[in-house]
Amino acid sequence: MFGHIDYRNPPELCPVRDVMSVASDQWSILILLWLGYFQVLRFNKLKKYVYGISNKVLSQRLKILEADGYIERKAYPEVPIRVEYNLTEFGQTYVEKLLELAEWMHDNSPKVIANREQYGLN
Amino acid sequence: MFGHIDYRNPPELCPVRDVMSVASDQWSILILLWLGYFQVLRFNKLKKYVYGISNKVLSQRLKILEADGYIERKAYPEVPIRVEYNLTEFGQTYVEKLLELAEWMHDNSPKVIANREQYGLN
DNA sequence: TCATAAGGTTACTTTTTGTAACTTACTCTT
DNA sequence: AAGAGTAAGTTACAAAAAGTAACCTTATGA
Repeated sequence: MFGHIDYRNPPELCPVRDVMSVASDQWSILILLWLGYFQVLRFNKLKKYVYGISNKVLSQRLKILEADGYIERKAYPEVPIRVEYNLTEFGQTYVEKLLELAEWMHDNSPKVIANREQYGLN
Repeated sequence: MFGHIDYRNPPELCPVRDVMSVASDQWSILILLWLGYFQVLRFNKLKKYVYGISNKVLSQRLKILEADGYIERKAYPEVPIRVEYNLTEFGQTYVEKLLELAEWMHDNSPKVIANREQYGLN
């Protein structure tokens, strides 16, 4: 692992860092987690669950996540158009990892918040 | 988990999202992983391993990570000053999670890169 | 004829990052 | 005695990313 992340390589030459910077992006994580929970979601539903994201960033992240192979986009030529997003099989395996992370966050965020407040007192 | 991340709460009212946005930040992850690997690192060594990070962002991230309780900062009043950073016990538990994530990235980044290239062809 | 709907895009503003020079305080070299 | 070097940052300014809100398309139903 650490042999592989050669610290002397500029970031753009380290594929692990490159891939990680997309997959560990705050909005991407939330998008993937909600897709993991619902299986299929349309653009506006996603926007609703990934609370606070803008159209612009949602649309941009969905494109990257599709390009990287985590999700699939299906457009139905109805009117108004219907577009559905879902995880790929590959995306599923990643979401399993993310769920562990999210669970850790869920269990430990009170502690972090407490730390943060105590630190503020100094 | 998903009941807890109430999608109707503005981001600043969801502690899990708040904590996660610090802990899953690209630079923070790299800092924590290298501290996990070396136990103790000084500012300039960290800067060397977390290749590409600027003084400004490194210093800012270290402060947040310290405030959140992941790392500890020890300053020795020598000349020139010596400052050492290390994980707290709490930070260690998080780094274990991060290592799993990093391992997944290491194993799967070739696939993502391949996906990305294929997508470019369409 | 006009409002509505889904899934975006666009122009513009604000926030976050990156860059590179500067600071501090003491020691070592010349 | 003047000047250089050192670690750990800080600061001012420029560039990139994100947020905001209005707009687009195409057809259907009122």
